[in-house]
Amino acid sequence: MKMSGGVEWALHCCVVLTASNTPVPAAKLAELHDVSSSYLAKQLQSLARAGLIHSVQGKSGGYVLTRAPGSITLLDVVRAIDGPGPTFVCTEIRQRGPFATPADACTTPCPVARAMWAAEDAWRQALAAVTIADLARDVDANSGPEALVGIQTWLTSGAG
Amino acid sequence: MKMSGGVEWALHCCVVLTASNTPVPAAKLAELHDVSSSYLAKQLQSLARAGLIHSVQGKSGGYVLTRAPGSITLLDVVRAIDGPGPTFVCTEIRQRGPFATPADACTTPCPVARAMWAAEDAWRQALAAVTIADLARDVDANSGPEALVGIQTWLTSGAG
DNA sequence: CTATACTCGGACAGAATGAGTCCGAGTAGC
DNA sequence: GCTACTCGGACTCATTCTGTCCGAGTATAG
Repeated sequence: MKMSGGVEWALHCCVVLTASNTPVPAAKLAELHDVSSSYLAKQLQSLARAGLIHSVQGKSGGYVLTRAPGSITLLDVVRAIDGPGPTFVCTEIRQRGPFATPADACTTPCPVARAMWAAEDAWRQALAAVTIADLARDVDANSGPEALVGIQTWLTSGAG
Repeated sequence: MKMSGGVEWALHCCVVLTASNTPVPAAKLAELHDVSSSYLAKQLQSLARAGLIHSVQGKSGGYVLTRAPGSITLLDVVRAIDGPGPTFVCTEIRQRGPFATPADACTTPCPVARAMWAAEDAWRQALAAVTIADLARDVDANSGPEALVGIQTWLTSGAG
């Protein structure tokens, strides 16, 4: 089980978008991270479809965060990119084979699925406890506050 | 992100193996669950490689649990089938592009990766808190104690 | 008002991983 | 010593993920 690499890109993009009030084109985000701009566009589209970022078309268009960074959780981003479905899917094995449990006895989920889903809930809860604002603060603390302002000026300027 | 379906099969097989002291062939486990015996064999091989079950060859061979069901956790099974690596992989995006963080400044992991891995740890911790014995107990409570003993007699008898 | 240049958006191939199958090596029993 | 049954690894196919492309739409500049 491997998570889509696009999640990492999307998270970094959200952190960067924190530093800009004006729309940022996908091409600029791609160049900043040195990744394929075509593929990054796909991830940004997923974020836009999930309502996390808003797309502005036209000459000076791009992407902007729709909400405050403090109200966007990592779970929101992961669900947008990686899909909302559960990682563990129960195929109701207990209802198959010679010792199949009758369907009307399956009012509660399979114990195996219950345990797996409980673990997933713990994972989602941990993701929901961290916001993009938290990440931006940590990046500030690690790279120094001058990093994000430097990126901000580079984003708004026409340099490339 | 979708977990390998083999995890579900492996967990159910471990629960079933709880009910038998003698080796159970892969073909029998496959018939009991009505799944492909060839593919189930692959999952059982993974469990054997991880040391969770022991394979006995020969005419009356099969698989047996190596440890007590109470000392085999769901995390053990998931790691055996789905691989031990982290689901989120950090490609060190921060060290790329025009604003790359210098490598000697990257003593601590990227804040993004830290948050994602913390969530994974919560997930693993929840998985490690549940054992195969717990699952077997729950199955007993759900399907009634007669179910597992019925399966036990079916496994040991030559029926098929 | 028109033309333009720049943006996003969805439709289109290639690569990697997982699902499923098969046959050969080895061992316990007769 | 032979047979029959078991596991083990090598092989093929499907699905998903990765990566790329071109067309639709819009704010800007003239």
